[in-house]
Amino acid sequence: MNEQLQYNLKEMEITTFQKDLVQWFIREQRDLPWRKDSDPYKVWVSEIMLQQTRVDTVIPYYERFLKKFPTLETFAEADDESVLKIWEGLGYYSRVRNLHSAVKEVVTQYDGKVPNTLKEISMLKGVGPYTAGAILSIAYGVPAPAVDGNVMRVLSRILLIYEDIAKPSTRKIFEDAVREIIDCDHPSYFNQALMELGALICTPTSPSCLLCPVREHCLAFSAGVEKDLPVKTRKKSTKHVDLLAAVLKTDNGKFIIRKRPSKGLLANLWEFPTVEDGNFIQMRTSLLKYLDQEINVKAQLETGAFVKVDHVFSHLTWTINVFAGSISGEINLERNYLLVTKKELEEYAFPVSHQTIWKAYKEKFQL
DNA sequence: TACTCGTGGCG
DNA sequence: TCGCCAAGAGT
Repeated sequence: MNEQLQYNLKEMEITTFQKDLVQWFIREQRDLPWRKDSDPYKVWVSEIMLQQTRVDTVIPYYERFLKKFPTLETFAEADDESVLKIWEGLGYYSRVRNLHSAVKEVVTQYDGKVPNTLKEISMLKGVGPYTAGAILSIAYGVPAPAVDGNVMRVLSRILLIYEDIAKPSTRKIFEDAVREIIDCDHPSYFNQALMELGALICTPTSPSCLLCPVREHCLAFSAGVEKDLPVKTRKKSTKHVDLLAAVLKTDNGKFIIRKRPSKGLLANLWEFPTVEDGNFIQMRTSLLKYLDQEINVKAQLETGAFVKVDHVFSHLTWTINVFAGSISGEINLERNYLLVTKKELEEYAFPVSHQTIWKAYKEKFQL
C-alpha cells in the first residue's frame, strides 16, 4: 500500500463511513432471492452464479436451481447431465462443474458443512479470493474482504486510487484497504453494501453522486473526478471463426448430436456436428468420417445453408452456416455421438448458439 | 502475467 | 451497430 493511500485512509472518518454505508444498505437494499437467509450453501450457489453475470439474469436460474437442488446433499447426488442442463444458457460452464465437484468434496471431507475458514474454503474448486470472502462474511459473519469489480470501482473513487483495476495484482491493494475500513460488527452488511452501492449508485458511467449515502467521504467527488475512476485498461479485440454445422435427420426421425470435449470452450455441452473454417465438401467428408464409413450412409445435404448464426463470446466470434440433411440406412456412431428424438434432444444442454440453430430448424421445417 | 472462459443488456 | 460491460477463477 502506498503512502498516499495510507494517508487517505488515516484521514477518513471510518466509523461514520461504516454507519452511513451500512444504514443505507439496510434501508435501500434490493429484495433478492438469495438474501432470504444466510445458508452457506445458498450463499455459495448465488455467489458462483453472480460471477461476471448480471443480477437480473441470475434470478430465474437461482430459483430453478434451489428448487431442483434445495440442499447441499441433493446437489452432491445429482448426475452430471442434469447439473449442466440447469446451467444451460448461463455461461462460464466450468463454474457449475467446479461447484458440483466442490460440493461433493464438502460432503465427503467436511461432513456436509461448508468450511468457515479462509484456508479451507479457498481450497474448494471454483472458490477464489472474492467468493471465499463473500461466503465467509455473508454466511458466517467473518470480517474478510470480498473484492469484486464493484468494490474496486467504489473504493477507487472514495479513496482516490488510480491503480489499473484490470491488472490482477491490483485486487490486493483493495483487499488491504477493505481490511482497514471493514465494519467488524457487520461484515456481511458492509461487504454487500459496497457491492450494492456499486450496482445502484456508484455505477461505471455517470454515477448518481447526489443520491450517494457516503459522498461526504468520497475523495473523487470532492475533487470532481469521479468519472475518471476507476482506471481500467481495455483488453484486445476478439478473434473471428467461421464454422459449418449440420442438422442431420435419420429416416426414422432421429437427430445426430455430439458431446463437446471435457475441457475448453463450452466443455461437455452438446452440439450439432460442426467443422471449422471448411467448405461444403469438407463438411460432407467430415460427416462421413464421423459416421461409420462402412455403413451405407447417404448424407443428402441441401445445396445451401438454411440459416446463418452469428454468436459473440468474450474473446471470439463465431459465424456458423447451418445445413440441413437426411441420412438413411443403419447408422453406427462414434463415441461422443448420439441419435436422439426431438423430445430427447431437448433434455440435453446446448450452448445458446446451437439452441438458436435448433429453433431456426424447427421453424424452417415445421417441426 | 496474460489469456481463456458465455451471455445478454446497453449507450 | 458494437465495444464495453457484470457479485471472477483457472491455467
